[in-house]
Amino acid sequence: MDEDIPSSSQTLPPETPPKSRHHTLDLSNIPPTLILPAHLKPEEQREIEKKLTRHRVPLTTDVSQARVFIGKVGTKRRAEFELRSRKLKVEEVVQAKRDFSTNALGEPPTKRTKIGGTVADSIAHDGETTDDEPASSSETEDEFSGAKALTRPKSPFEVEETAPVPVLFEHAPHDEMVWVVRTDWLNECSDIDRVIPLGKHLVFKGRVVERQTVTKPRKDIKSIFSSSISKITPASQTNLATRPIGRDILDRAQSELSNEASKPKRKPYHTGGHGSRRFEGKTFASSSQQAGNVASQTARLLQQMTSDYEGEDSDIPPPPPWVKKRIKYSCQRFTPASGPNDEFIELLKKIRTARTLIDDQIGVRAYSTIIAAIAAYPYKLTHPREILRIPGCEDKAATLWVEWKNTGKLQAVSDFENDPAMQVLRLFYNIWGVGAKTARQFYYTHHWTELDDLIEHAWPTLDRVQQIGLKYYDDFLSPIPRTEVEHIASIVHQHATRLRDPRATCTLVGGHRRGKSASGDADILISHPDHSATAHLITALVASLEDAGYITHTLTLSLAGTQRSQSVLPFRSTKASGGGFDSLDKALVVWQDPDWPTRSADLAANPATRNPRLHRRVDIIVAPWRSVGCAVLGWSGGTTFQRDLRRYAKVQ
DNA sequence: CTACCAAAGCTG
DNA sequence: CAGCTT
DNA sequence: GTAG
Repeated sequence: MDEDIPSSSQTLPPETPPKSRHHTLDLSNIPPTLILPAHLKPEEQREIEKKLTRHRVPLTTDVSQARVFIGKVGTKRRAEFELRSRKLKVEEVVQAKRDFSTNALGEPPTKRTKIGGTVADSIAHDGETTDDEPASSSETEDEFSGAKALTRPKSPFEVEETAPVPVLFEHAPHDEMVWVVRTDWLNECSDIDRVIPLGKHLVFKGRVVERQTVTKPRKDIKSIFSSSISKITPASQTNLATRPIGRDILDRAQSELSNEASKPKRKPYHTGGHGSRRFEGKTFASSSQQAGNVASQTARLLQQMTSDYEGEDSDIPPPPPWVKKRIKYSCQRFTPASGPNDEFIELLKKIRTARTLIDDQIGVRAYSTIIAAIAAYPYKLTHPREILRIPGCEDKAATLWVEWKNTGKLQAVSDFENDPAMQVLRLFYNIWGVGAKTARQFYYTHHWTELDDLIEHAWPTLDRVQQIGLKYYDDFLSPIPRTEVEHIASIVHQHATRLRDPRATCTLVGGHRRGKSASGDADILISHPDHSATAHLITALVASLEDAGYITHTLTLSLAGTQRSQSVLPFRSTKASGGGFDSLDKALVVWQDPDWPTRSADLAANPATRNPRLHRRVDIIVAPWRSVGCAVLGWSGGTTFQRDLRRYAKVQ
């Protein structure tokens, strides 16, 4: 799915004067229409969207509103499947003859009531609707029910103006109907610029028996998965994990993920403006200025507060030296593990996540800078001016802080957390191996909203690590207590000494080194004074821990260090300074302690007892002796720290 | 107003 | 090889 | 969103 769609005016034939666009075939009165992406190449899907938009078809992506489904659908069975997979229960309605006939031009077009009014209105306000993802659910929530309430004996969704108009989507007053139509129909209509009967292009017509309205509770995921996802590291295995789900789903899902892969190149840093147009006006998106909202109020307040204190800064603490010197690289300053402004920072991080999910990379960067800067500020903030003089922070940061200080929350964060679409995106984004892009794809092009949907429909299309990430979704999300991390580290250490000798060292890095009491994964750094002892140690370690039953899966294995250090030392002074961090061997693995307190008793009672211990994400890093210090730093600092260190090194 | 941007593994 | 993820 |  592309985030931005060209204006419909672009698609007009060159010879057509702008005004006459109203003379092109107007299908604005057909029911809300949804494109079925299955079997459509990205270009094709775009093409269809364009056409539909040009003919002013009320597009929707919301299954609960869609009545017409258009796509490359070969058979009735397929059509039913598409509907069923969208949680739509339907019963087929056999075609009456008149559906194929044309209307007898009874009343003059002008007298015709637009069905429901609201349906047409929903797009009428905007002749230039360019939304790729038309109307979000909240915008059109009630419109169609309004149309339903209108009880004209027979209320076909008539097409106005054009002479004998085929009755396209006829339905009895009280039934909710859906139609599945082949794209050919649209193409033919579009070609001759006239409405033609659906005829053979109507693949399926049905009455809605039940629509899913509330999201059902999630089943126990683990019980659904088949037992085997390959444990082997990806490099050594060519095919995917076994597929537990039936092949009827398989063939569909198979065809669906090929969507975005081969689409036209996007601009390097971000698409279009900041983020997708889909989120224009949302407070958690960029440049959302609604008059009278909290943000602008606090903006004024900020003005006031800062100017009030003009000239005297007696009650704000003296800036730390790095603030004075306007040092902009986080690596040049001391950043404590937990600072006095963490609460505020957590909120900023949420905004940053929101920006990630809406594909606003610039926003992500900007907030990362702000977060890093404030995290390094050693005092509890008391005045907006303090923020203003921190390098990397400006009006926006100060405004947010004032809002937070005054209200105890941030509107942008609340909106983000309450936004239903965002909730779905976050759900998917939390799967290890699924990034923002894929999360959006799951939701916006396939309309999956729960993990169950992925299990049922997407499973075969997920890559190996995503399958693992999904399988252990809950486990990976639960924080690892410090004691457990230490225990894991001690075992890794033990294996390291066994494989080499007792001089092997083990250091906790990452979140735990930074003093957190629990964190998402365990980062363990292994080293050894003998340089030759560290080479290939990672492979041996992983194998050993696998044998011992601790490592259940290897997500990735990176041998960058071993490879590099075998050759020349990366000591090209100035320019090569970028290397260093990543040139260490590392293994990202799934860890499960094979033992638990009542194990023998449990197994005696029931030999099939499952290991109750949670699966943990563990990163094992092997560093050659001379770079342990650097490695500790590298893995303990935040992302911005690392990035800044690279930039800093480049400049010096 | 424009530039900002880590490096490397995995998948298709 | 491009795109995505960590 | 911020810096230049």
